[in-house]
Amino acid sequence: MTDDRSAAEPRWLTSTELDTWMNLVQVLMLLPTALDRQLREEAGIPHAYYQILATLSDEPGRAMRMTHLARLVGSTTTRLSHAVTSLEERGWVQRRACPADKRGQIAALTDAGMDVLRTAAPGHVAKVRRRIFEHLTHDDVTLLRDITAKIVPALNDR
Amino acid sequence: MTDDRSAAEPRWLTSTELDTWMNLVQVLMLLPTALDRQLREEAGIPHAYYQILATLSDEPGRAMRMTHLARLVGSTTTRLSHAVTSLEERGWVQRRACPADKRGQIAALTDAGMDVLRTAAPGHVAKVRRRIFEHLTHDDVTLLRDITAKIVPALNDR
DNA sequence: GGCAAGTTGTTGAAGCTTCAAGAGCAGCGG
DNA sequence: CCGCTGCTCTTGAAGCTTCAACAACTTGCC
Repeated sequence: MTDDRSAAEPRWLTSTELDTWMNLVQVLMLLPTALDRQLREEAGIPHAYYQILATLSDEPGRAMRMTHLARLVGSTTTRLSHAVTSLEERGWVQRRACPADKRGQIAALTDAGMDVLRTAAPGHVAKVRRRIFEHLTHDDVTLLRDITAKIVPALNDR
Repeated sequence: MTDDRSAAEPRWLTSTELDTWMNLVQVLMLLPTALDRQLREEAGIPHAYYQILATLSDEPGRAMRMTHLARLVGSTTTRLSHAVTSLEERGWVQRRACPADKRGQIAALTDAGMDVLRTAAPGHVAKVRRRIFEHLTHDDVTLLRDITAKIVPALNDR
């Protein structure tokens, strides 16, 4: 254990950090599963797909460049490309050519997609409430907002 | 919008809750990807598989009933069964019959699996540090621990 | 203009996760 | 002791994500 690679001994997590990390891992494993299950029952799509529809619906014109959309939903372009293909087959999204940049593609939310979103939204919000916010005080919520705000930038670069 | 189903109007998230939720969604999308990428480069396995090895290594005897293991890593039995099959093919885990309950299976970490874990651990910890704890104060860490501790139970009871 | 380098988005294969279904065993009540 | 219900775990198919590779276009530069 002494003749390690670059560092003599890696700096392990403290006891508190480890507790925090274990809780966080549980959240990472359980929350997406819970969200996926609920949305697949109500709308037939996983949470990542719902997020795409929701992000588009917030945009004026309900349309957005693929790369921009991918960044907003925290996805890769590959993943988004497959997802949009699937959503397009259901008639909930449409691809359009980008006039400013011929490489580009624009994903646009259709009326049918908007309907699906409106139908699924109440149940989704209720689930988020029941899983998260029901168990937190108002102070907890603002603290969690501030703490996660510090982490997200570090996840984005690279 | 007034003649909805059961409730007249769903209770939407407040502005603060929405900000918190958006940050949390970003974490849910980006963190697993970052962990997976690092571990797949260093050990050839996704984070969920690493978690299985790590959990087994903490257990006296380095072995555990499947259902118990699934609960600890926040997984389903189906998922775990496939994962153990894959880990077994690499020689890092072995299945054993459970003497007390003939339905049961026990997953045991092999020496080779322990080696992989020891090799991958320093890089993994470094990544967790760089992605999370480097950006938080000690108070942040304890607060995050306490807040996540309130959420995890709500995620467990389906 | 023309070339090199970087950006944008897609494709197919491989891997992981989920769902539905089922086989086998445990525990309990009659 | 028999049968019912529930628990444990597995299997195969379908769906989603990732990786590597690539085509098409833009930008910067000579």
